[in-house]
Amino acid sequence: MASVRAIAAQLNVSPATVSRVLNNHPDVDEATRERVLSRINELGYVPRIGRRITNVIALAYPDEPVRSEYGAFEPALLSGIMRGLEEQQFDLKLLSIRRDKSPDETYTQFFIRKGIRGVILRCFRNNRSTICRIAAEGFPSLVVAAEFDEPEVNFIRADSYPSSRQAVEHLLSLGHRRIALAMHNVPDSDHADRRRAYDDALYCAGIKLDPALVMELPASLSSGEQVLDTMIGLDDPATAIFATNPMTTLGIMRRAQERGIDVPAQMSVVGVDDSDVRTHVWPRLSAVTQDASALGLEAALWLTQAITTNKSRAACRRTIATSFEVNGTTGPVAAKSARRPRGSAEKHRESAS
Amino acid sequence: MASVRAIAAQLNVSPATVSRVLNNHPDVDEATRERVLSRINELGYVPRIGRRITNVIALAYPDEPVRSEYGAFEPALLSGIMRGLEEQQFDLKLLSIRRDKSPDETYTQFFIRKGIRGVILRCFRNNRSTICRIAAEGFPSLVVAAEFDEPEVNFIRADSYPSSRQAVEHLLSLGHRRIALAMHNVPDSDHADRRRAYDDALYCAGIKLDPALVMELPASLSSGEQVLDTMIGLDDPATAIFATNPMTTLGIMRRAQERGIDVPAQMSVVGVDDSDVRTHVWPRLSAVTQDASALGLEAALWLTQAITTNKSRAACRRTIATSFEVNGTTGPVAAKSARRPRGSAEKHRESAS
DNA sequence: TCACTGAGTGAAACAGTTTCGGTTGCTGTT
DNA sequence: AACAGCAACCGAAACTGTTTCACTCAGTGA
Repeated sequence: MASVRAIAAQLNVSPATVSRVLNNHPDVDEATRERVLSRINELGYVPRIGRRITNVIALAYPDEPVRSEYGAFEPALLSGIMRGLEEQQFDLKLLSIRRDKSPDETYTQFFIRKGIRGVILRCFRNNRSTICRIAAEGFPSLVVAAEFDEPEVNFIRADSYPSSRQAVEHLLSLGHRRIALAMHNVPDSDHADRRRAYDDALYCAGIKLDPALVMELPASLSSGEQVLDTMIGLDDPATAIFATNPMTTLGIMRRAQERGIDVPAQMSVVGVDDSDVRTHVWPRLSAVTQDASALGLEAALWLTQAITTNKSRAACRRTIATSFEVNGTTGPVAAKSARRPRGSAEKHRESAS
Repeated sequence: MASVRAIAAQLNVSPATVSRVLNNHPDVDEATRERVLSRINELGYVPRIGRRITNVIALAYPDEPVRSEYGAFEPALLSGIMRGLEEQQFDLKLLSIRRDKSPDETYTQFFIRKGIRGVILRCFRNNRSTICRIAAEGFPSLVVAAEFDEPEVNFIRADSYPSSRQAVEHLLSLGHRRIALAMHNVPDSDHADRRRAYDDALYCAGIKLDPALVMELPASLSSGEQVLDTMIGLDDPATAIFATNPMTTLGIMRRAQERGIDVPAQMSVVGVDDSDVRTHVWPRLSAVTQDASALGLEAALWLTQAITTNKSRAACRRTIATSFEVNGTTGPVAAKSARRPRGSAEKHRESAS
């Protein structure tokens, strides 16, 4: 309902001035700009092309543009979003807030200027405050793959607690008692879930938590190598490792092969997988898997629904399930650590000759 | 220059009718639609919002939407495109042609309806004809990571011939004479390059090409496994494999570890990598690497340039270089194939105990 | 005092889309 | 045959956002 002309009439300015505010043109008085902006927020302006309202949402990267460090998570997420948008007749834009947003415009202003009606936000290390500000402004938004305590922030994420606990209990059922935990060193709800699952599973099994078995490191291949080296080198070494992110897991596997440590005969490994990385190595990784595509699909559906029905008041705090997949990197704990150090590897060797 | 009203005036119809044609509304006579369309093509209409011309391009997936099967290639490409667009003040939309385009509209019509001024096209298996049609219609477009003979198709790709040849020559210099080639089974310029490099390198080394050493398969993990099994099983087995896509290479590595075949002591492997997969396995893959991000950057720069300067007549047939990176999967050929079948593996085992 | 300059603004022109109503021609009913 | 009804097609007008141009007005320098 709120058009540029309607707002202009209410404030006794011309439509041209309102348009200038919307597009962040420099030559408009600061007081006038403030008046227009606050009125726009009140009335809930939506951008239009001609007489038609635009049906475009954006996937916005608050800090950096599209990242590739997490492997195939981003493509899977995008694919899901596209699938969700298809039925809703919405288009998708890609935005990088830090790069395109001028510092003296509000987030709402920025999004309206880009002609979008809602935004899916990707949450990374240092931009939680940005996300909170966007949510506080009231622009339709939804954070994907992160959790927030602030009630005004909408989010959808995969809850990995049940699967993570299942993973640790799987290791316990195989006889493992020295289970290491390799965590990402950022306070992130996903990783907090996995930590909690680890603690709870050990507690219920009556095993006292050994701080020496828990490491917090960046998500990287070299972190994984460091984890393996450390856990093997303990006086009472770990017999299994639960790594809470894909890169660290791959690092552990790589290092194990480099050092000739047989997985799973000498060391069981459970990872977390966003995509299909678990099937790219041998043995295939036993892993907690989250379906990034489903995450994107649900996000797109909720956001378009919220926009069209104008019920953005109903906060989104959804979680979707992850699953635990048993593959080749977990096995029973060796009866005695030094008894048959190269047993299963010999079998492989023979079958190859 | 060409506005809806201008076109309408030339054809003695109303602006409303032209708009209806542009937006593919059903209730417009077929003859009228044809007349409007042809005139639009002649005059080179560009979509506008209000009085401003839109600065949006799209990354369009002709067939399927964003794919994740090639690992981190897509995110890297997107990241490069975003970087290129940043300086040019263009926005990026993501489109899926097969899903969003109505069958009875032309490609130009579809793109105009989506409000974009140019399109970067991703080329997959069965859509080369689609791409040719788009190019023939004259809409500003650029294909990324593929090659076309048709002079009207603009493309930018990584030329992997020099690096591929370097890779094969590297194997030759290590003493390998039985070098297998595992190819993608689609006629694709990238893979044609690699085939040519293989042929030429062998020819220059005076080695006769053995058809038994060349396999054409889909790009998948299981193809890689099949390749390794076949090449090991030959009467005169291969001592090295050059695999022309990432997935097949990973499959080879996985199978080698599964069968206990030591890489590179018993088998050297050279792969092709779009992203960072080569560093995710142990040993790190010796590989021909192409920089997808640079590809995206250059594509975005060329397309925006072509749009703004209106010099889309200057065809784009650019190639950027790839490089060959020697890592851990290539080594000298064993003096005798059966002499020390597990030598280097034993070393690893000892260092781990 | 006067000319000039620059910030700020609005009227008008111009861009595209939709709504509403009218024309036209075909079809079914009486 | 006549008429009501309906669907296809299309244009005028209304409405959306943006830019251009001209104007005001305050401040400044000669």
